[in-house]
Amino acid sequence: MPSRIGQKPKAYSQQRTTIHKQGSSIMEYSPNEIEQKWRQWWKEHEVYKVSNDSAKPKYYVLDMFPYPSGSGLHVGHPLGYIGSDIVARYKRMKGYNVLHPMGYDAFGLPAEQYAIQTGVHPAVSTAQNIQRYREQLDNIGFSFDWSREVQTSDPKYYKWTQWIFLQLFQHYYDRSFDKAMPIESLVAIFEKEGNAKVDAATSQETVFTAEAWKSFSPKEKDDVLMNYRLAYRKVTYVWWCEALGTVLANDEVKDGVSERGGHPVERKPMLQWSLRITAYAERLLNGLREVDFSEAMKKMQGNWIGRSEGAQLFFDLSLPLAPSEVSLPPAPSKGGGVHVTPPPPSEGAGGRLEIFTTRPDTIFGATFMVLAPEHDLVKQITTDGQRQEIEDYLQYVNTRSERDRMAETKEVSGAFTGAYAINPFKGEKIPIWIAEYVLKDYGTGAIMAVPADDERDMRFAKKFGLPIVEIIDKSMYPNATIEDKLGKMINSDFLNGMEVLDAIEAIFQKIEAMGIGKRRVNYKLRDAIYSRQRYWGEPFPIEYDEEGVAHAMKAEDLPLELPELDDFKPASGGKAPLARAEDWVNLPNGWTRETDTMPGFAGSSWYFLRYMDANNDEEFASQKAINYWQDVDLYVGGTEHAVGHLMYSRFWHKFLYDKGLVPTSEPYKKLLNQGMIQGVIESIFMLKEKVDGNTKFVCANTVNKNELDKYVQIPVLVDFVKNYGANDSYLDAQAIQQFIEWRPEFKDAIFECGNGSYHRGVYTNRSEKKEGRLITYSEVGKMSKSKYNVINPDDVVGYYGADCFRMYEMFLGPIEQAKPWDTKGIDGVFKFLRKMWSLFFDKNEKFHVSDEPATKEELKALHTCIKKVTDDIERFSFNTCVSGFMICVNDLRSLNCDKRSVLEPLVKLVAPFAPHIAEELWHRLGHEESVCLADYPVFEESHLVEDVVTYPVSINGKKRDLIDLPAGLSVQELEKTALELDSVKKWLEGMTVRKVIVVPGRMINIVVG
RNA sequence: GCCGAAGUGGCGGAACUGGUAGACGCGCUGGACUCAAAAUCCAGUGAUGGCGACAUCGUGUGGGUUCGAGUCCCACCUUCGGUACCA
Repeated sequence: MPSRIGQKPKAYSQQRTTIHKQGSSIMEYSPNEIEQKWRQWWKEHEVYKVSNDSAKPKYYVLDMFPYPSGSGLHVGHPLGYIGSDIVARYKRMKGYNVLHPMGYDAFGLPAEQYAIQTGVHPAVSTAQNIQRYREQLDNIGFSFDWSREVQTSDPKYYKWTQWIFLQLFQHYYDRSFDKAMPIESLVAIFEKEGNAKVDAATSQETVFTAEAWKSFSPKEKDDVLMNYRLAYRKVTYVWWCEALGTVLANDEVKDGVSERGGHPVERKPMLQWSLRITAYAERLLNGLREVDFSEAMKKMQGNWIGRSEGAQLFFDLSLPLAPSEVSLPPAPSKGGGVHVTPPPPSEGAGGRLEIFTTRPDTIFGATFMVLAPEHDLVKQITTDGQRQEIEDYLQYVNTRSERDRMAETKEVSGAFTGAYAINPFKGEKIPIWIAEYVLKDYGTGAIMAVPADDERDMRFAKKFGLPIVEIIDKSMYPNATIEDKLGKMINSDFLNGMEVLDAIEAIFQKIEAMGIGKRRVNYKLRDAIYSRQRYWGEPFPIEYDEEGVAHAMKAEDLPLELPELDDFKPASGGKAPLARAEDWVNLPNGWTRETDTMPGFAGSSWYFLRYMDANNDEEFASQKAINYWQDVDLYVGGTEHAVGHLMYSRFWHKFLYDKGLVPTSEPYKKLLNQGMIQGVIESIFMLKEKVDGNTKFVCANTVNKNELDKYVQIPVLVDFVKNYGANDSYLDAQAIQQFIEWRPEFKDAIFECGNGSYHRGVYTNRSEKKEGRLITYSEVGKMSKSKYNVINPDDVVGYYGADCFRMYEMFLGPIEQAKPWDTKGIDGVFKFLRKMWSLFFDKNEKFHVSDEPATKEELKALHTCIKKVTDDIERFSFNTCVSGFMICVNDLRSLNCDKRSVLEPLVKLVAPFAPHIAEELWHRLGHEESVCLADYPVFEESHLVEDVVTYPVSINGKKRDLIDLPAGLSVQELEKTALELDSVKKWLEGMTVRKVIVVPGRMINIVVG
């Protein structure tokens, strides 16, 4: 018996014999023979085909569709799919019309990287991968309606992704209606009265009149409208790798260098498309109250949206800057906010700086300002004397990821601009610094720093010797932390003596009276960057005229298909690959197409709607279909999508709801998060610094933990690694050769193996040992294409059968819980299936069931199981269902049960979990129709009534005895019986009974003292 | 760093509402069957002490609430997921 399936796939075929050779006898359970047959039968009979026309109530069970990676489906994917398939099958048997579709999130980076490496067109590799996924999925016996399959990379599908994008482009968010409105109606308002009264989600800073609007050039008008559109263009930062000549994803950057090749990378500004998801921040937050997601999930999304109330405040910049040196306006407000026209700077001031703070009450303690290094004002306000220092700092920040910038706590960093702002209440000049801990896209990208009341500001002030002014006396709250809103104001002029909360209110009134700011709600949520400088994504249906004004393509001209390319590398100057397709980019009228493509989340933001009417060429889905299916009743997928996909698709859905195209404001009623099945991640250590011009790898056991920053960890395909998962896992000569073939960029690298080293296939040893081993580093983590540690379910299914695989994945533990993959224990599930199977055969190995009435014990076993399994499916506790089945089968075996009236319901009960064996037994029981369409067994309480209850008797909460008592005794009788027990009496000697606690049907506890 | 989750026998886990900790399965030990093995079946299996009845300890660590805590509260430790261009 293999106990390590997934570790040595090649060994299975030899091990496979034991179980299946025995399948020759009639009674032996032989999954390979049964399963193929029924999968074929289900397909021929279109058992899983779903109609949009049914009198039955609807139920929509959806899985998060997979990205078809080159490494194939791994054992982690099916965990959720099996769970949802069980629910789909269960609901079908309970009388629902169940929509249970599957498809592919088929655009993405890996296919493109593969294309760059091999020249294979992404469409070709994606099609192959999809075919492989399909075979793997089919192998597990899912009840998907494949006639509704979607592929996001199919022009028939992405036609509608483009169409929805154009809708976003052609709408703005009107806060007075609290919904998306057509951009034409905004233009009409501008023509009539300018933008002063428009309350919209916008990045527009300036106010203009109708006359001014009319006088704008088309380009100027376009620029203004861009500040309102839900899909708009703005400058955002990307990872740029000069050596590779391309933009990199966060995933491709590791430890400040490119994962491929270890080249330096930096942040680079680029004009890109964004989606104004911030317009929906409040509704996305409120919508969480309506949906049945886990509290953790709702919390995560809520925190991601990050609503905070505070003040938008303007600080005057101090001279000596000549006013002309500073051009206004300053940093744009965030899209989520109502635009506020900045007040003119005070007489003699050098311009204004806009900040957001949740603690305006602490303004008397503001001793310096901090701008995000990317803040527009930085270049303008930096004095000549400080310019070099600022430049140096900007260069450093350019190499830092946002995560690093936020996570850095050990050491704060920053640089002084030389400029000053004026504290509007104290009138004193305070220095303006830049620091990486302030992010450009959060708030206004600028803060007033109050070291006395903020941990990070405090560290900053201490490091750079900036003044600290105490403003809150917390002495009466000894347990309060520095950032709690507790204490009395001091050193704060008119706020002195007030409690913090009162001071906040008082300062708001003052700020508004002085006209230097406003109350504002700020969201941490940022607009979603929607451009990718890639080939393998949806092309933007956007054309630019000679002026650079963006024009939407006509809906009837969609889809705009990806042009053929044979080289997928970025075009010169770091332009997206599509720029290579010159005939496609340059239009006859002199206009040009957008060459960026859409991101992965585009296609996945609405696919659940397409399944409702997947083959519709006229609409993204017909209103009839949408109104029938409404929304997703159960959505199953991993928590890793908590804030990405789920947030974006909820946003798109709300937009479509505003347009009246969907009847529900939330797409997913209930969300079930399956835990990740983890794999072992194997990696090797590469020195960041080249040794004599060579890339060098060293053994993991020689790496000093304190020097990790000198290395880059390069993941290795687990198949190459010997002893994988163990402490002494390693690559031998052959494996190093495999590794080099797999990652040719390392073909000239040196592999230092302790006793010798490999270089270009040659091993030089320094000791007696013949073979060098490069020790790899093993850790538990995500099983994913990017970690190269994928285990294929086919191997397990081939050996044990799909039913066993399905039940085993469920039996592993709660579906929500993460667990590393291993196959210890799968034999137990196989034995269970065999035991269940044998219930249907007599000692002559003939199929046999009796029509005799069932005994009380048999019915009790069955109905205990019905209750357990039904209850547990309803609460998605699939692992306990499996043990419920095991208990039932064990009981029925010891009762020698062969009764049809017991075994037939058992077959139906087990059908959602193990459909193949159930179908086989069902047909052997004489049925013609599929067991999938049978009625689910009904639980009858009467079979479970007990006349004896076993009570634990405790003394002071410690169990001392068990007694069997007739059911239905009163509390007094129970108490009396318990006190008279010999086993109890010995504990009462010399003690007084203080109290007796009796919970009828549960327990008895005697308190003595 | 921040946000979220999880820590229970040798292992995966059960205990749903604060009420018998360890269901079910794996593994292990002993036995039956067998020339032998596999498969199957039967019995045992948290730790410690005891011939035994039994006793003590025991759900990551340290406190607390309660007649009673794996479950509730406080503080911490470890691991995993996300952290805005992997999907």
